[in-house]
Amino acid sequence: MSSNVTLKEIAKELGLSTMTVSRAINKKENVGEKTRKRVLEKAKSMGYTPNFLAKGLVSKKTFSIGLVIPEISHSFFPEVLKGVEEVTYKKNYQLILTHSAENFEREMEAIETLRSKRVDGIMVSSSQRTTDHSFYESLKESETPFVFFDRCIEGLGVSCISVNDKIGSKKITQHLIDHGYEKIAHLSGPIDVSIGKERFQGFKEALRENGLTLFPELVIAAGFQEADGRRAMQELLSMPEQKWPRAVFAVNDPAAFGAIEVILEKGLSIPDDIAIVGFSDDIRAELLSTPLTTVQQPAYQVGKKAAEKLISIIDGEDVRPENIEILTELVIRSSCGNHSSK
Amino acid sequence: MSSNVTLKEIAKELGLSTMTVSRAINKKENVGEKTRKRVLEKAKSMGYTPNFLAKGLVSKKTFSIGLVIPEISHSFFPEVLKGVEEVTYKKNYQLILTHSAENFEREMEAIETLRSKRVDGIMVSSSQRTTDHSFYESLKESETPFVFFDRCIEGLGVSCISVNDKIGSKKITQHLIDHGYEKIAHLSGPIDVSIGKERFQGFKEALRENGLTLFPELVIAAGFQEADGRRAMQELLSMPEQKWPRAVFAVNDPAAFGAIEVILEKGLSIPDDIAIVGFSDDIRAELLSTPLTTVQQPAYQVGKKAAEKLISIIDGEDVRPENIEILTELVIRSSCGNHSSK
DNA sequence: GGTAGAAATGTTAGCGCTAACATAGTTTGT
DNA sequence: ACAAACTATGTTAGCGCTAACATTTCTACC
Repeated sequence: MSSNVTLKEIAKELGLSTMTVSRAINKKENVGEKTRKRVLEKAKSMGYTPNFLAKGLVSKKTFSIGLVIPEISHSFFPEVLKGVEEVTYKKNYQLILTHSAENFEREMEAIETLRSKRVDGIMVSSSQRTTDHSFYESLKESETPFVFFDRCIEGLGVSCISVNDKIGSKKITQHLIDHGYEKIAHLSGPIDVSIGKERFQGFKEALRENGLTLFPELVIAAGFQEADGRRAMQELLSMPEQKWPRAVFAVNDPAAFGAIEVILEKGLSIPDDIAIVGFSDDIRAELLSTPLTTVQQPAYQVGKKAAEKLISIIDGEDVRPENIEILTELVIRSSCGNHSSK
Repeated sequence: MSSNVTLKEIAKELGLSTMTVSRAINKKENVGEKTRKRVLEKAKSMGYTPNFLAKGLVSKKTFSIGLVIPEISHSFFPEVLKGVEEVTYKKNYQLILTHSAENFEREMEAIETLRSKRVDGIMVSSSQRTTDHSFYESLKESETPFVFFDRCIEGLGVSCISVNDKIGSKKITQHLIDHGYEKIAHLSGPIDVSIGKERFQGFKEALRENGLTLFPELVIAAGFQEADGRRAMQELLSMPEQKWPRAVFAVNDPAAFGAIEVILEKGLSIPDDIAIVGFSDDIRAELLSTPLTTVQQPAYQVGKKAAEKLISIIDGEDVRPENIEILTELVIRSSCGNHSSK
C-alpha cells in the first residue's frame, strides 16, 4: 500500500524527536526558527501528509460532518448541498454524504456508520414515516450534535431548518383570492407527509381568513408526481361543468404540470378558463407556454442555515434547539391570471 | 463531549479482556458462544459504537472514498453521484464529497485533505486548464488509488471514465445530414476546453465523411451559456440571408436555448426555416414549444463505472489504467425536422 | 486418569499522533 | 556571577483498536 511518511520518520531523518517535528508542522510555539524551517523542508521533500485518523483519535475531533439525504437526484438537494458546502468549506469541515433512498432502515444504518466515523455532527433530512422516535431519542442522548433539515421530526427538541410551507401555500392561495377567484381547488399531496399537510393547512387558512368556503369535493388527494396531478385533474373535470373550480392550487409543480396537460387537452385555456398555480419553482415552470406561477423554495438557504446551526452546536456556541423556518418567495408568472407580469 | 463507550469499558464490566470483546464484536473465530452473547448484549445496552478512526489507524483501511466535483449544482453531477453512491453503498464505502468550485487551487487542497483523511481512493472531475500535470503525477506516485471521471487529464496513465462527446456530436451531426441539410452551422464552445474541442471534432468528422463543406463563417465560437448562444446566433443571422445556415448544432442545450430565442424573435420557424439541435439533454429540452433534439449524457453510467473501476483498483483486482468511454444516446425530438417523431 | 490438541481467553506492542510533564540550553537582572 | 525566567527540545503515556504471540481451560481419546 501507499507507504505514508510519518512524523517519526521525519524526526529520525533529522535527528530530532517526534514531538519537535509535530510542533514545527503544526505551527506551535516554542520551536527554533532554524529547526522549523528544516522540518518543513524535509516534510515537503519526503511528501508528508498528516494522518487525520491519528489526530482525530487523540483530539476527538475529525472535522467531518455527516449528511443524510433521502434522494440525491431530487433537484432540491443539490442546491441544499451547495449551501451546506459553502459554510463547511469556510470552517474547514469535510462532508460525508449518505443516501437513505427514502428508506428508514438505511437512514438509521447511515447514521450508525457516521457515528462510527466519529463525525463531529450530522445533518438529517429524514425519510421516517412512523411515529416511533426512539432511534432519534437515543441519538440525542448519545450527545452527537445533529440537526434536521427540510424533513424534520418534531417534539424531540432537536433543531430543525425547513421551508415554511404553510406560509408559502397561504401566500399563493391569497394571491389567487386577490385575483377574485372564489372556487379554488387543491390537488393535495398525501396528508400523512408533513409537506402535504402543511400546504393543505395554508390553503385552508387563506380561504378561512377571506371568508371563503372550502368545497370538500374540490380537494383531491393526489400525490407529488405528474401522473398524480393528471389523475386528480381528470377527476375534477369529470364533474358537471358548473362544479368546476375557477382556479387550482397544486401541491407541487410536477402535479401542476400533469393537471395542465389535462386542462389543455380538454380544450380549456389557462388562465382564462382555469387558473393554476404550483409549488417548488421547478426549472421547467417558466418554460411552459403559459409560465406557471409558483412558490420558490430557497434550498440554498436551508443548506446554509442548517450547516451554520450545526457548526454552532458543535462549537458549543448556540446549543439551544431552534426551529428555523425559511420563508418562501412567490414567483408570479401568468398561469394565475396575472397578465400584467410577463 | 459525547463519552463514547470503548471495548475496554465493556471488557471491564464483564471481567474480560479487551481482546475477547473485540473478537466477539467482530465475529471472529474462537469465542465461546456464551461469552459472545454476553458481550453483544452488554455492548448494546451500553450503546457501543465502534471507532473507525482507531480501526482505520490499525488496518490502514477507512472504507471511505473521496469525490472531487467542480460544481455541485451542475445538473450532471447529482446524477453521477447517484451512480457512484449505488456502487459504494453495496461495497460499504462512505463518500467524502468535496467541491472545487472550478478552481484548481481548491481542487489540490481538497485532494490533500482527502489524503489526510486516508481515504481508500479518490474520484476526480478536474477543473484544471493548465498543462502542468505535476500535481497529479505526484499523486500517482503516492500510490493513492484514483480515477478521473467526466473531465480527465490525459497522458498520465490514470483511468478515466467519460462521455464520448466526439461520437455523440458526430452522431447528431449525421442525423442533421440525414435530413438533407447541407449548410450546417456550429455554435462551438471554447476550444481550449476538451468538451468544446471534442464536440467540434465530431462535427467536422461527420461533415468530412459525408463529403460536405465546412463553412468557416458558420462556425462561431460561442460558449456554454444561454447568453453565448444568443450572441452567436445573432452573429449568424446578421449575415446576408443567402449565407444563413439551414441547420444549427449548438455545443450544448443552454446555448441552443439562447439561439432558439433569437431565431424565433426574427420571426423564423423551427425547424422549417432553421433546424437546430443541442447537446446534453437538459431537463428543459423537451418542454420547448418545438422540443429540442439533443444528445443524452449518461451521467448515472459515468458515476457507476467510475466507482466500479476505482473499487477494483483499491481491491487490487484491475489496476491497469483504462479509458472507459460511455456512449451517448441521441434523443430525437422535433427541432431537427423530424416531424414523424413526437 | 493423564496427556495431546483444540478452543477460549489473555498479554504485549504498536498504528501515528499529541498533551503533559521533564530536561537541557539561553537569556536577563541585579 | 548566579539564580530566576525563558526558550528549545526530549520523554512518557495513552487515544481505541487489533495482530501476534502466550497462556489457560476444556475436550477427547487411549
